[in-house]
Amino acid sequence: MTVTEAAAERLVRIGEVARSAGVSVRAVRYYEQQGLLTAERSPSGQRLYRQDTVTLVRFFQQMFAAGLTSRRIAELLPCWDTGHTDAEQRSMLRAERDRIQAKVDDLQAALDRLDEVIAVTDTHP
Amino acid sequence: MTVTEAAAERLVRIGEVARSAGVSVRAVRYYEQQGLLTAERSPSGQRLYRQDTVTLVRFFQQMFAAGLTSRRIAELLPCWDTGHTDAEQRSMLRAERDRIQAKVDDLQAALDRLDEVIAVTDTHP
DNA sequence: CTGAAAGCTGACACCGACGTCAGAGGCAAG
DNA sequence: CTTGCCTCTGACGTCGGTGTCAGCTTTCAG
Repeated sequence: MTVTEAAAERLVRIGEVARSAGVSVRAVRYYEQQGLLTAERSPSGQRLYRQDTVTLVRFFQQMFAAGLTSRRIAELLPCWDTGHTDAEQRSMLRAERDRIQAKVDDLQAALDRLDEVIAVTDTHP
Repeated sequence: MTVTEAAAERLVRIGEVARSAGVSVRAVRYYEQQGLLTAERSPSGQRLYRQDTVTLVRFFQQMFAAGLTSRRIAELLPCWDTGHTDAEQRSMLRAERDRIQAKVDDLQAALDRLDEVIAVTDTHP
């Protein structure tokens, strides 16, 4: 086994990526269309992904859950890939962070209100 | 001033409700359409709301922000109005509560990841 | 009286992350 | 060869809270 062969990543098809990451095949294609993923192609045209794509997809899901759009994620991807950021990216990062924090506070407030009601409705059957 | 007159609420039109609650007129009409609000009508057909409608609308906004749909809110409204709940409503309340709590946890995790990146990109300009 | 501002109904547009269907090709097993 | 599963492209559908436009009536201030 040569160094080159050892370094060669085992490539996986879209179905395996989707299953491993817990999303649909459609979703993975969508991410590629939005510029979040790149894939090699087999001679017949099938997408071939690196294994760590699964981690990336899980990360996307987390960011989606936090309310980031695919556009924003695409704009911030270089921060992860290269670890380098310009002023605009740093400001976007902070903006998203603040937005999420505000959302957490809103949700917590809503949670408190629901808990009040639950407490009342439990003592007043 | 009779007791009846004192008890008669001052009714406000949709524009004032919207402004006071910080939403659009369109939104208020939508809430009514979804069964979240009821309004009297003036002889000419204009909607007339009670003053506490403003509080109610703000509450709707908070629930929307927490991810409840107008349908769910409508189903749970009696819990607020009457303070009485049946088993189904109590289970819905708990389900929503748990869903929001999970969402808070997700957001917090996303927040932590963003903060990591921010920390890195600040020390590595 | 008159014009601006506000209200009414009804209906179509929008966003964003997918679901879903159609029609066609690829690939290993029996 | 066939069967069955996977993959491809392309395109339209979905949901939910609102924006928005059209066309008409009501209200209010000057």
